[in-house]
Amino acid sequence: MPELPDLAVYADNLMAQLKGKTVQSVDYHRDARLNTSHEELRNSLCKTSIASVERSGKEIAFFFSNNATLFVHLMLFGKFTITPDPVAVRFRVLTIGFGGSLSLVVSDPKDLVTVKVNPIPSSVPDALEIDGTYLRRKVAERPRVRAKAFLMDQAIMRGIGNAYADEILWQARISPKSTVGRIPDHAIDDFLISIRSVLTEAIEEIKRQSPEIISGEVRGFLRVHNSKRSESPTGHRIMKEKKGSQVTYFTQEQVLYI
Amino acid sequence: MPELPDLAVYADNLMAQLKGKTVQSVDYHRDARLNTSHEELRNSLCKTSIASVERSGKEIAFFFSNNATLFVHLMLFGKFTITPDPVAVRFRVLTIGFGGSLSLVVSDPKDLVTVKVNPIPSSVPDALEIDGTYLRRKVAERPRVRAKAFLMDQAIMRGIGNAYADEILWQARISPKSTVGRIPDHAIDDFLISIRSVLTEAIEEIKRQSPEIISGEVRGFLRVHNSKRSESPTGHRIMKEKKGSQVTYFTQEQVLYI
DNA sequence: GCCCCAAACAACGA
DNA sequence: CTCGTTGTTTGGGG
Repeated sequence: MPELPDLAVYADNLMAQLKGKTVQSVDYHRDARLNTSHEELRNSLCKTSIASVERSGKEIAFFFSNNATLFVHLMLFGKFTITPDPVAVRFRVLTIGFGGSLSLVVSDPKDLVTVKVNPIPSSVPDALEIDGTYLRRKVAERPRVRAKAFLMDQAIMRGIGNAYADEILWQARISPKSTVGRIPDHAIDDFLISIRSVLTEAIEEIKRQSPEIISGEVRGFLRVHNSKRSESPTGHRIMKEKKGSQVTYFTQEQVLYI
Repeated sequence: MPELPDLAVYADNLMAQLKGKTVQSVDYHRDARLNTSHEELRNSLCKTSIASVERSGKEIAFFFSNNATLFVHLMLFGKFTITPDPVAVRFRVLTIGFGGSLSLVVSDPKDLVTVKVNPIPSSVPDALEIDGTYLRRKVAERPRVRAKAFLMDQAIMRGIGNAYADEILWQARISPKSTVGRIPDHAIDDFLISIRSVLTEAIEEIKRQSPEIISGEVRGFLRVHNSKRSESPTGHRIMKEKKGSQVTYFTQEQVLYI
């Protein structure tokens, strides 16, 4: 499942391929997980064109020239495909046909993808938008939450999933089991810097390795959340812990604040 | 900390000593853990007399002739003292002076005692009031709760604490870790019978051993929740498990329903 | 091991 | 581990 950096690159690439294209057809292939009716979806996008594509949290947001918006959350297994032959795509959820016999298909073998037309914008900031004041306020509000759960809580900041939570916490040298309220002030600064640097550098790396990507993940460069690696870049053994189906990778370098 | 049987005997003995006595003074010695103001407390009990004293769950309920009620929960370390010299009692929380220079003092070194004036009566039945229909309904509502947690849940039935939960479960031959929804129907009957018999027999035993008791506990006769014993009355080794600060005593005789 | 509450944890469905 | 929800357990503070 793609996370924030992958999705950021998807957005850029979807925009590069689709900007200015006019919607000719809209087909929603199932009944559920759409915040409105099929008709409303179709009417909202009728004959308009794509103005821009952005990432917002873990969603891809399509902005249309008629001011309609379409937010797609890929969940665990969703995929984007741009193809002249949409019918060939298995597990279609949504097909948008454009002029020039090109279609954007959203597909998902597990049908977990969510699609929202003109949703109310979230009031929760994106992980790349937060500042130190906000971070400290949230830490003060939820002082007893573990650092990893804090990063992954989409009601605190949007976009960070399991893999990048581990990467950020390693970069900040904070143990995932730390209680956020116990992280000293100077380490909160590192925490914020790590959130930004890990995510923005990952975006650059994914662009470098996969300039056209609109589906799939690039994960080989991850420093600790990486089953291929046994040591962090600084030579510490990577430990792995499983809780339910969530795997956490971390090292002893990361300080446990309790 | 006293449990239901101790508290039942306290109530009888407090009533025996205080019934008919007229309140001359009311002093509340701290600010918190009272459901009303100091004034309201004082006004409610002004010049009235004690009509009866009862146990309700883990609280001692004083009923006054003006229809006022006063509920005291001793929590972990609370104590009642009847004395001509209340000032000599350490850690006083509440002092009620009666005619004849006699005072009832509620004290607590940890200040956890709660005091309620004219509280809304609880809708949860006392442990000695439930019947088979109620027990089966609650089991059906919360089938996955562990047997010990079920007995101790004051929202299911009121009055049972750590020690008597162990005693009842041993008497019923049900493991404390059983999931209540898995207890077969015939064993639910034993369960109910054990709740009643363990508690009522304990009340009789405490009365026998300590006819005047209004504070402290009588625990020597407990069959398994008893650090002095290594074997149950039927000769099975008593096992001890600690979870947080809660100690559970049980034996292999107790069937684990899962 | 008193109560309350927040948070953690588990399971499940979509 | 994606989100949401429900139910239960755990841990800290009073």
